[in-house]
Amino acid sequence: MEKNNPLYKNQGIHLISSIFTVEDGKVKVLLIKRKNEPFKDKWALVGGALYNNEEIEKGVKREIFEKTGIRNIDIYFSSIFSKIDRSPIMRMIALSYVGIVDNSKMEILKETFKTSNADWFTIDNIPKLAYDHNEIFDSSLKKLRELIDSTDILKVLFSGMFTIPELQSVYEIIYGYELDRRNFRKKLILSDLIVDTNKYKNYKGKKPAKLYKFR
Amino acid sequence: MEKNNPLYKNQGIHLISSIFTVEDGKVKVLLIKRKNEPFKDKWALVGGALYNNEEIEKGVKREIFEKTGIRNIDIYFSSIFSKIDRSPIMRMIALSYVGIVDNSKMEILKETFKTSNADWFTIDNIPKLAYDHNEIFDSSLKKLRELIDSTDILKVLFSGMFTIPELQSVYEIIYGYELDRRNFRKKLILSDLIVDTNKYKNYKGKKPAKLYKFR
DNA sequence: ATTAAATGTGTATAAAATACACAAAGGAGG
DNA sequence: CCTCCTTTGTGTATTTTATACACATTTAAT
Repeated sequence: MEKNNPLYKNQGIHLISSIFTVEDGKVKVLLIKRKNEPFKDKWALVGGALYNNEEIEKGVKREIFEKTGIRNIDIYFSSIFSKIDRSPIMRMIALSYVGIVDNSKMEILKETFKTSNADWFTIDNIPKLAYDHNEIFDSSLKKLRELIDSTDILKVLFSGMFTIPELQSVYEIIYGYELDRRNFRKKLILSDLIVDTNKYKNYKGKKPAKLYKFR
Repeated sequence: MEKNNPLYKNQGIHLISSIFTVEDGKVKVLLIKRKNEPFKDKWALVGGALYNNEEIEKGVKREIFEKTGIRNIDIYFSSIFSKIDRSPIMRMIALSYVGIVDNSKMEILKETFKTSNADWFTIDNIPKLAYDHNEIFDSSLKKLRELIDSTDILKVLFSGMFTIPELQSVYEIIYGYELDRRNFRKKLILSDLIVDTNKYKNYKGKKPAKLYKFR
């Protein structure tokens, strides 16, 4: 029955990832400039179509690796997009994912990206994207807000040392509002998630900040 | 490119709903006995395949209506299933949904079901199901636990009058553990979500219980 | 009248979230 | 060297929320 029903033939599944990182205190997302039609030369989120012989999470990671060289990325399901004409070629639904990348790998990735057409964009400065990717990005950013409290994506985003104000700033960017400095610090330290490294980060003209790392 | 790539041709999308209701203080799910191969005569969750010309939520509701006669149902996305051989006919991924049905419609539905092969099963007594539907059901039951606090599904499940112990019992079934009677009542009344109807429900040999309704 | 089973009620404690102000460190500039 | 500016670092009081806990009341059955 399924095989012969023309009502659901030639459907495909896009796997679209919003890959986030933090650099210089800014939350950034990875975009790729398309080399082919449709939407040639437009910026787009990372993704492609699921293959028949692979499960979805494997497909998401395969696409990320093929398009960016990134391996072993943490991914989280975000949302579904199914407008009938969201792809101009054939019926494609999209499953969107959030990916989180270790900031310590940023330099390596930047070298890789020079030879491809990929770049990091701060999240308040996203260009017009291919397909419905602006809509997908918006929903993934909302998802990121939920993930920050329910998962340990912060451990990935801050894999090295960090100051508490740096961490707070990222929280504030992702939440979209400001937090009380004393309460933020208190909660974080009482949570027992971070360790004092006894090192300091020096700013120009400001009091040095203690460096912490995740336990 | 998309159209000609054999790697993702002939994929289809199952839309599978776990439809819950509460009857006689029990949480129940709706199952349908399949009339056709594959899995002929097996019980299954409600669902079918997405059509090319419809969006996903519309497809979920269409399948529910076609298979059960239920209209205007509240649905919530639950999870994705993509094992390669989950359907024996062709590559089908499944998107699973939770549906909630007003208990006041139970009698009407039961009449409808007499002519088809559908029935309500208490959630601790689910038979072996077609496809991977047991796995899908388990994950939807987990999802139900999240939905009970973050949405107003209780208003749908208890569209008429109810006693506080009745409501508590459903919480306990869905949560899987017991709650303190006084604290439950206090929180519910302070929440201002329910209204005292000044009526009572009589049990045999027990103190009558006050009937409330949602505001 | 007694018993069994379930409802209905209040207070005390613990835990978590929120509000809030001032001193200290370092660099810039006179 | 002194002052100014910016940012870090710190403690306590209050409010809100969650948790723990025991006994009287109502009805039907015997």
